[in-house]
Amino acid sequence: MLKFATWNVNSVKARLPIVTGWLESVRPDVLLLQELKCETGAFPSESFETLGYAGAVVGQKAYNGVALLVRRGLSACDVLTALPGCSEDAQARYVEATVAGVRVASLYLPNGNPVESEKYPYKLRWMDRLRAHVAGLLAAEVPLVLGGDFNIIPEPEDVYAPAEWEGDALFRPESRRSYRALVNLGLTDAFRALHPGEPRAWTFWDYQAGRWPRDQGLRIDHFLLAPQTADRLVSCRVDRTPRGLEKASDHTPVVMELARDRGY
DNA sequence: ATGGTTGTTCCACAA
Repeated sequence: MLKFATWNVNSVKARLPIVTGWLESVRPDVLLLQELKCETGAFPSESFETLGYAGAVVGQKAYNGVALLVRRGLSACDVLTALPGCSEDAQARYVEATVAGVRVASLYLPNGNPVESEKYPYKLRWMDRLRAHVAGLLAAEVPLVLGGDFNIIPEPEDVYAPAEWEGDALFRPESRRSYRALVNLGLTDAFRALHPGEPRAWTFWDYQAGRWPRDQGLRIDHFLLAPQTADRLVSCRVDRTPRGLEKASDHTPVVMELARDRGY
């Protein structure tokens, strides 16, 4: 079995004891992190190496930042540190590598709020570039796992109060349409494939307004799988325990397992 | 309708 986890940690330095403690107990083979909020050279590699994890880090000062770490015994090869066609992109939001024969990406899709600002068209352009890149990988029949903070609420069942989120960059029709176009290239939402209709499968709860104690969250962290990896999907769950800890991130990890071979 | 929080940074901004 190959175990993957994705987690927007909202500052890897501020979250270090929570992240390493969780890593020790869950021991995924591949760990995808987002919102490192530190420069590449300031990533606390030693803390992860002590636990047997190393890999690729793409950071920047103060904002964004993504990592793809693999357990000792595996390696991350042919690393890509940005989406192709990203001359405009100084933001650290994408890292992709090959692990155990699987092409894996850790992505932090732009939030896009406020929608009247230039941030929203930037989000949509970023999604266009992601879709173009993924189309190429799918055409080559690459076994692909896209994991990360997509900043997209796919369906009304993925938000505690859909009506209140209609105009938000995470849920407005253009955002969802673009996300559907990505999925419709031939990707499978790992969580929904195994848990259709399961309510309150949130991966994010805002720090403000008591969203966590009221369990008012969003499902915006996803694993999307190409057919070659979807055929091997065994499990996918949200681990909400880290969200309840002191000094928690506002996101919680999603954990997914793939069989080593096809199950049919 | 408002207010509510956290992290990094420089006196705000992003989420």
